[in-house]
Amino acid sequence: MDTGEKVTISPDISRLLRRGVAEIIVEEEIVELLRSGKRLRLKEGFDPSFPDIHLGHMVTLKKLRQFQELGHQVVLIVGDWTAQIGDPSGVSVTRPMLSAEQVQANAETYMKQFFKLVDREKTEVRWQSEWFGKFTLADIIQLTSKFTIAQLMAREDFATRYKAGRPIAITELLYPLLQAYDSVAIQADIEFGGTDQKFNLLVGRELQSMVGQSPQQIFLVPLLIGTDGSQKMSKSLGNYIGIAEPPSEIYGKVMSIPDSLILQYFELVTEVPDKELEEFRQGLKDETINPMTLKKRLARELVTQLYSQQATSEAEEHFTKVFQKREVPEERTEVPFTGELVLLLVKAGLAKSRSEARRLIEQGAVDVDGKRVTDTHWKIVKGNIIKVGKRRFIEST
RNA sequence: GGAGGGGUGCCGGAGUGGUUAAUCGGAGCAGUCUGUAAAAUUGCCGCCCGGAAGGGCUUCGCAGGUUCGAAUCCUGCCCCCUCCA
Repeated sequence: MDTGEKVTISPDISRLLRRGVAEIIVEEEIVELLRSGKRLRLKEGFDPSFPDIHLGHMVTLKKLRQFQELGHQVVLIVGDWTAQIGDPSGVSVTRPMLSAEQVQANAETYMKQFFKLVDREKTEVRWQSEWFGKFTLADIIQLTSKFTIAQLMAREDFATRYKAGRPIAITELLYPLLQAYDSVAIQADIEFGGTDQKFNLLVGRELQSMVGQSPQQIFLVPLLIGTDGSQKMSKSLGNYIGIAEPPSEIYGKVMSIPDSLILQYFELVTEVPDKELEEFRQGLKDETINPMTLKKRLARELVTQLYSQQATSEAEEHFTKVFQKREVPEERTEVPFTGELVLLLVKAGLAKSRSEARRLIEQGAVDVDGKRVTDTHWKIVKGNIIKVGKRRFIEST
């Protein structure tokens, strides 16, 4: 789909190729491509097994957007085949096969979120099944014959597991090859990914030259650390901030990140200029800025990008009210009246069992109308507002 | 084809006849503190009953068995992994 729009050939290289970038292979070639006036095909793939996009993905998506603004074309690949293998992480080897409907539903969810940040008009969506659906054993043999075990074992993750005597499934070895073939199928000029994708993307480069295409350039972005402050952001670790989460949730989660991540987040997922970031850095260093005010700014930047100015002020107001002033929010979940407090907590899903509910009460985690209740036999009345922990509110109706 | 290792609670990983609902670490939840930060510290972390003391039930791949008593011993079955060929 060529819209006939012009491609900008003298972009602001430093913003594009420096900020939020971990590594570019090969940088000179990318610069050359950008200046050639060619509309570049930017490859980005995803597995429809995990449809939710979080801030970690946002780093790449923002990059794609920047390239689109210069007139380039994004090619989004739905990894409906690779999803069945699962990118080898060494943690989980086998994944349940998803039904076609499930894949379809996940892909839709993903795209809905994807196009919050990436321009739909300049995006071409392709499904792996377009080419892998037709693959025969002969094709697979041909593809696999191009690589050796040694080449694949060069991947750090494989090498480590092999040395440790831990299992590596053959399908896992196949994963990079399939991903590489995608690049061939769509004739990618540049493929984007996190630094952990380096190996896979390099295989794509390799395969493309083997079949006579010009090898794709590789654009690696840093991995964003999750809200726990130690591991990369991922859904399975539960340390993520999803871009489809409600504004107040995003705002709150940002406020809970460790101070050490503030600058990194600003750099990778906001547009706040470098110059200002330098001031933040300095301010944090000589303690002339309260980290909390920076986090508030960060939270605002993010919610505004993902929602709106209005949503941002509402989220901030909610935060101030509930967490800083410790007041009861306007909105709370209404739960049918039950009499017993313990039962209500279970019914409302705030405790998995009556035992757990009792424990919460005994530990002083439960307030009724602003007063702490430690009696596990407490009877509530209609209209009571119950608070559990710092942030969960329900109303008995 | 051969040799060996292993399946324990969300994860890792102890435990080889009773004192084990099961050491320990991580994750998680909650309290204090606070900036919903970090650090620190305390409690909880199978289900149910009880105000409490305590009690009951169900757990260590599955199914049987031995025993007063089993995660631990025996038998059969299922599953996983590594190495050699």
